[in-house]
Amino acid sequence: MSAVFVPGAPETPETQTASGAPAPSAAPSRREQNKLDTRRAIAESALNLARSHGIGNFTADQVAADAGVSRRTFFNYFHGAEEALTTSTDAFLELAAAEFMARPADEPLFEAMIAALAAIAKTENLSVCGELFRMAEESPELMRSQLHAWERAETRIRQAVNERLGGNLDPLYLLALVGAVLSCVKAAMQVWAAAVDEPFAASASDLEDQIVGALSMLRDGFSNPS
Amino acid sequence: MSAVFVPGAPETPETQTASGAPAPSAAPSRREQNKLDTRRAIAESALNLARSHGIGNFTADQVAADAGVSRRTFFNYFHGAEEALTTSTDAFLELAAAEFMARPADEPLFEAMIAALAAIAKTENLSVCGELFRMAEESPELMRSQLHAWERAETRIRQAVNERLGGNLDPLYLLALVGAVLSCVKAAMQVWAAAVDEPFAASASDLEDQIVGALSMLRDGFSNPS
DNA sequence: ATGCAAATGTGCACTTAGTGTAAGAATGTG
DNA sequence: CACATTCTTACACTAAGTGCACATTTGCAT
Repeated sequence: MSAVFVPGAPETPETQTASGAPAPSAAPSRREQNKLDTRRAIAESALNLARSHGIGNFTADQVAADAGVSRRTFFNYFHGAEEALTTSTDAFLELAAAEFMARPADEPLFEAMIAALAAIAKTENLSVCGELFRMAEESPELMRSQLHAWERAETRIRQAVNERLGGNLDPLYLLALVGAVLSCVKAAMQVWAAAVDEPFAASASDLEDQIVGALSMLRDGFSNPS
Repeated sequence: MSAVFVPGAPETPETQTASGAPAPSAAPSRREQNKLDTRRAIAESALNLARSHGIGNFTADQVAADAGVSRRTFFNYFHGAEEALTTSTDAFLELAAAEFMARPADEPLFEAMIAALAAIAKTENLSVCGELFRMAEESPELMRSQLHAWERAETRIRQAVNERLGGNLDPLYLLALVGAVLSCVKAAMQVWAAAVDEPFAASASDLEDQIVGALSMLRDGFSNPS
């Protein structure tokens, strides 16, 4: 249960593959596949250890050993133990950005955002994201990693929105808008994650409701505390 | 120039003084004063080293040495090198929360927030905050610390808003509102910090304009890309 | 298949981070 | 001045993270 979802390869620790990656897309060659497998194995081991030993009560060595990989290899994939726990969150947010960029270009901005962000509530590994969200409350390190993941997603989405709206928007508008929208999504996830402890699918639609609700508040300028 | 601003003592690394601090307020006894001095000295040394050696190109040992303090003492005050750089940001955000809580209780929420957040644009060490804001773009570690500082401030402000509005608000509304507002302030700071490189006071009013601008957008539900 | 080039995994050594502990220096109090 | 408390320091230790050289695996052309 609760397999870890591993995105493309969001951030190899800036060593290696800096120059000639053959064709990252549509080329799951043996090498690429092995890398993804290793990455997933490490991420899963990290999550398992976080569950069993408690967040912050395990070492990078343990994760590496559990994943059947050398300590050095672990650090070739992740900067630290907490970062290995953000792969699910990264995939989640990556999907949000992708969904948004896939919306028709003539759709009103807010419609597109609501549609895209509501869609991600149907992600598989959602329960894992919620679990990590809750874990972060108790671990400053994990909290930092999560916040950073959201920040990176914000940058990506900001670029997408900017391209969508012609290219030369007021920077303040762009920053404030995307930041506010993601804050609403974050708030929705927090409310949803706090109310759920069983990892069943029935609660997935709840998250969508929360997201739509929060974005509606934003659209109304928070005029009604309801 | 650009003295580092040190707040009360936001987070001693959870050792010591867990039980009986005599009277933290209005009692700058010799001990309290010495602690604040040490804290300030360390923070200033960290900032100086960040400026001279570049962000991330200095060690905790260097900071301790520069501050005339043992390595162990450094870690008694801060968890790491980056955290020593967040004291200014912490003070800045702390002031924001304080200003907000000082607003009259019958003032409309948005008015109070705009007034409070605009007021902090007049802070002394503002230029330092902008400097750190820019530094964070190049240093993932500093970025994490900054984000975490904002997150802590968000929690504090959320509590203040909750108390102000009766106590039993819709959690989603509370989370989304405060998150969105702070995102706007962050956006304003980013725009302001990016446009300023000289640490002169003339740009302070610019920040206030940016903040008011962003919060106005928020109040209008971002209906106008202007 | 064979051989070669590139990419990946691993062991080793090293610097730095961060923490527990006990002893010493400074401060508040009577 | 004596005493309790709090802060600082030195020491030792575990773990984080990284550079480097070498072994292994994979891709590809012959």
